[in-house]
Amino acid sequence: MYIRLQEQFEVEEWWPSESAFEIMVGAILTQQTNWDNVERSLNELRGKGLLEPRRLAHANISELEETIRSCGFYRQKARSIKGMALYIQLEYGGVPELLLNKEIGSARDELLSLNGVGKETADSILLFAGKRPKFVAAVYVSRVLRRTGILDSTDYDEVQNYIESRFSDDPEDLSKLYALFVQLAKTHCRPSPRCGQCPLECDCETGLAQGKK
DNA sequence: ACCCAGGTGGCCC
DNA sequence: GGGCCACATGGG
Repeated sequence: MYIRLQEQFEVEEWWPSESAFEIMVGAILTQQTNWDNVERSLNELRGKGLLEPRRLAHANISELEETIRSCGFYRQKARSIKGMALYIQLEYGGVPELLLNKEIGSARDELLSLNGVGKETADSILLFAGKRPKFVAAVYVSRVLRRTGILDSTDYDEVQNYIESRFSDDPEDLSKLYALFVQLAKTHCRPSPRCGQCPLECDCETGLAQGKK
């Protein structure tokens, strides 16, 4: 499947950025939100010099809310990214790499302890900001696996374990696979409308709807 | 007037 | 521990 997807799509540069911290902030901002909206917020933050832990840690919360308004859920996200900055500042002197380079299990636990950071966000940070071997089991992934009849589960841990236990350990490979899943899902496996021509011969048309109703 | 977007945390039983 | 729900903007 990985090979077929690689043939089907250009493997785009996923999540390019200037710093690990920028990815950490972006990982929170992008929750349930279109990337275009996130990019505006990121640019606003960058313009105010707030994409560094020490600056963000002391940012005014009201100003922060206005700064990231475009990415939605801005009140809770403002608190979350400031809390994350505070944590990095206090525990690691503003050097997120010190957290990201720790033993992966404990690094993940620490990320999960932060408000606004759940499994998917924690794993995105580990993989994309830390270059650590973790697969991000986003909704798109389980949707594609289900539609292709490969695995019928929406349980995060189950989906993640399925991939991690039978795919490469190389973070580069894991990143590419994730990017390909998302590209496929966006192109062919949206809840609606159905494309009817999935390159993986999935069952897009037969009522496996996954959206709300 | 809908539906969707690279989720999370809080509450309920 | 699974099943709802609020959170909120911008684009199609």
